[in-house]
Amino acid sequence: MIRMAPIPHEDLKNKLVLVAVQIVQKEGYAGLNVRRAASMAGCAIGMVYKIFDNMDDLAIHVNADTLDRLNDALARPCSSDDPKEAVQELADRYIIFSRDNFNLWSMLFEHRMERPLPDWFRQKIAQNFGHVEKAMAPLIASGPAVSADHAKVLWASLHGICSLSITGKLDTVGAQSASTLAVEMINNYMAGLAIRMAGLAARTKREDNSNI
Amino acid sequence: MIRMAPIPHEDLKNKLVLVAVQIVQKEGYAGLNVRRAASMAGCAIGMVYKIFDNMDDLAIHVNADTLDRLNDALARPCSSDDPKEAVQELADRYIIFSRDNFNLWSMLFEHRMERPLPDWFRQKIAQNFGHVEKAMAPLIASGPAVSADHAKVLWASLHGICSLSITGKLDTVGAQSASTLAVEMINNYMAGLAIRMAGLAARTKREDNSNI
DNA sequence: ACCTGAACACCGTTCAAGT
DNA sequence: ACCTGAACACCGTTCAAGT
Repeated sequence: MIRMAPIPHEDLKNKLVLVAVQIVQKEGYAGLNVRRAASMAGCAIGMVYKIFDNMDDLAIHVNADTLDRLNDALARPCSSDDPKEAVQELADRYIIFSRDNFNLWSMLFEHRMERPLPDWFRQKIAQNFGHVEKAMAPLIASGPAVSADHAKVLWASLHGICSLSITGKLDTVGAQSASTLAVEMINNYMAGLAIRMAGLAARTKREDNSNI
Repeated sequence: MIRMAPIPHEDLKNKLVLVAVQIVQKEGYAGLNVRRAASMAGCAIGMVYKIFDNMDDLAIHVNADTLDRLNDALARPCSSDDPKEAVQELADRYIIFSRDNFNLWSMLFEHRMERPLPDWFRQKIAQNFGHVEKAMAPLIASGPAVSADHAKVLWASLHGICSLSITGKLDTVGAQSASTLAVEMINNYMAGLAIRMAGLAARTKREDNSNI
């Protein structure tokens, strides 16, 4: 008796997000509209507006689902403890995810979100960044705050490479050029970071007047 | 006599692109529609479809105009010949441009382009990358082909940082965090690149068994 | 021949009318 | 009280009707 049957609204909400995800997966964000989602979920149009503020709200929930599934892909333990290799592995998973879920992944960035992103959504983003931070932590002597910044730089850079590459806005052809460019980015970034961390450790070696 | 008066269609085309740019600049891509553009340009709706294939075609021309103006900003000579400083300066200009032209810059990426981008548009993208390639050329011993790859990596990374930062998808607050993160990215990338180029120059120094 | 804009087939959103 | 879906105000695009 204690527990009531699940609130029907909650069920319908899940169903609506599910069908919306299916629509976007198959036809992209442009294929998503209220009439179709409602009909596929077996409810009236007005019902969608009882459950979500508007289409934008539904879109955010689709994006949240995508972030959850991306997070699942990144959460699996890496095969190496070495920061560079671990980051490389996470980057590979990200690229594979973006390729296998192109329409859903694109929607994360196509969709201009209304004024500030809800907190629960920002937390999902942070959760994804967390995996990169964790992988980099051993490399960073200065503590997790600095590690978070490097994770942001790396992850944002990876996103940029993936985004321009996959939408054909780099001159690159072929499908795995994103991967090649990402390897180059991570190699150089991590190498440069290691050098600069080492330089920081040996505090006042000399004034750096070389041009590197 | 030799030269005819400009074809009226060409004038109207320019006018339509101009008003479309103004609309996007003020209200974003979502504010752009045929009825408004036609009325602001003083022509009938049908005329827009005589000149452009469809809204997408008009949108591409707005994006082309944005790329031209970005190119103007990057074309100014850099104050330093040093590759790292020159790239840094170009990155600053890019970030400033994206901030000053937020709606137009966003549209470059919001707008999902139809099947493959027209060649004349791809060339405008390449033109922008060209400035970064040129700035990096002195650093790269292996010739312009390799330099182009590094330019792509750097520029795509910069775009990613800018994009996520400006849309609030990094946790960063404040307006100049994009700049801070970009400086970090470029510093580490260029440092790592310099090391690896040096290692390449001294060909077979020793097998690299350190973990950098 | 060329331009016009009413008309069509959509879309997001609302809210009177049903139950 | 709760759900429905016709109705409203848009949108991109077309094409018969005007000039």
